[in-house]
Amino acid sequence: MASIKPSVPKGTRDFSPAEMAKRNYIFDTIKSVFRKYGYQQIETPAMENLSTLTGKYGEEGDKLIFKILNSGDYLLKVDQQLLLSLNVQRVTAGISEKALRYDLTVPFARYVVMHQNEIAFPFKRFQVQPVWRADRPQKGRYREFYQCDADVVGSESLLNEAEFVMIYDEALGKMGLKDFTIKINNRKILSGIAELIDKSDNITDLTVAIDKIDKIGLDGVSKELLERGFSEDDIEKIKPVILLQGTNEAKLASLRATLAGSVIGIKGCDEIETVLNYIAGNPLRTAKLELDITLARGLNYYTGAIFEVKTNEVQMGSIGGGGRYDDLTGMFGLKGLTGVGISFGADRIYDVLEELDLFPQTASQGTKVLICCFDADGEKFALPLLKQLRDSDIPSELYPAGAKIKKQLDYANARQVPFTIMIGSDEMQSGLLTLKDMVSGGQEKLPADEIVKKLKA
RNA sequence: GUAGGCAUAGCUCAGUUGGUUAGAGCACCAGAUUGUGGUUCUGGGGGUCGUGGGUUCGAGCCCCAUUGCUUACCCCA
Repeated sequence: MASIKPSVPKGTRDFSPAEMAKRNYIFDTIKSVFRKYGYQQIETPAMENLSTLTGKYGEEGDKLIFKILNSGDYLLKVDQQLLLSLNVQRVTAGISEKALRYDLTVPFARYVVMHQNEIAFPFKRFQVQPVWRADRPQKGRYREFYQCDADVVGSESLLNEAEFVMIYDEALGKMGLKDFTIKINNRKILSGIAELIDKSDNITDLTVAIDKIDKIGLDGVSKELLERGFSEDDIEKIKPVILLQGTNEAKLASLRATLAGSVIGIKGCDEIETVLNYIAGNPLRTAKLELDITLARGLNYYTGAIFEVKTNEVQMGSIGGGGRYDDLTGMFGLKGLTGVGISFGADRIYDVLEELDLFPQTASQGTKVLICCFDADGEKFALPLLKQLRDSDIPSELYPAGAKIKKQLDYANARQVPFTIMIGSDEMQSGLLTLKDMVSGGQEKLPADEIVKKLKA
């Protein structure tokens, strides 16, 4: 059989032991903070019904969903005319009814609706699982990556928003990030701005354009708005809002003045202020909290708060995001249930921590001692000792007999095992075993009990 | 979807205007060392130069195509 050159699909990666240790450090840190704030973990299947996912992420998003082909002779079940039509969308619906999850929020909404009778609201859940996107990979962008989501459904309180800011602050600070910004905005403010220029029905174009202010500047945004049917007059009206400067309080005051004529706009200001007040009572440790009204994000289901987290220490896209959606479960038939949530992008956080060299030297959580013996007799002699070590919760291994000592010690070094125990004829005769410190190179002869005691310390 | 860059040993990469048998470091295996590694020395295995075509007396190098990877745009974690 011809051998195939081994490879993994574009944008996916293997994780070796050293990487897993670091990844688990990130996951464990985030999970511990989630738990501390009262969130409970759930998991949902890697695949969902395609119909559950389509239409939730906009036109672009739908294209990025990985579809799973039906099983069996699925082509026979499809109308031949349809196949010949070459209409991708309709043919897809005929040959695929499952897809890999694209994010954790939509599956969660489905979960809430399906389990509504067993859930105690407000329901605070967290979820740490991979998601898949058929995107073009590039720096910090993968086709399989983990999201760490925390959401609350069934609570309108803005305390939730404030707690999410605290969770970001605490979790990212715990991982050693020193300089990062939590940007916050409110969809109602954006609605107010649209109202101001009587373009409420075109809020998507407006938000998409002003979201780019950092990248393409005011001129670029103006140009894009003109192309999308906004007038010079409109742009003049909203210009002061887009170009807001100063402290969060100053921005808020200015917004209130500009949006005075918009009920919804003022509501957005009120909400932001409430969140800021909650935070003021519990000052953040590390994060900067910045009201940024250019923050719009693509997701069109946000209705209140919008979050995005960026590190200022390295060049990297956002490492977290989230917001409030008043009616996410509505599309699954459960109306009027509000939700707010955030997400950590674990893979990007990994890249950031790696670049900043912030991973702790997790004192080799691996094997602590390797027993090396010179022959089969030594191996037999070592077995009770191995059991004794493991009964004392000392991670230990016995190198199978037959290999040269050099090879066994090489193995210990490669695995970064800090201690070895040598067992040869001398040791078996005297009962004094040779314990070797692989870092210092020193060794001493001790009875088994002493060794266990010493390694346990 | 749009545009650029790269492809040579398991890994990271050299390879001169196109010229004889394609190199280095790391890793691996063996020996120096019959009971001692992480430093040293010696030797060894490893290659369809991504694939296919073309130009040429001659191609790792030039041209065309193709595949894969990668970076940026769009969008996103």
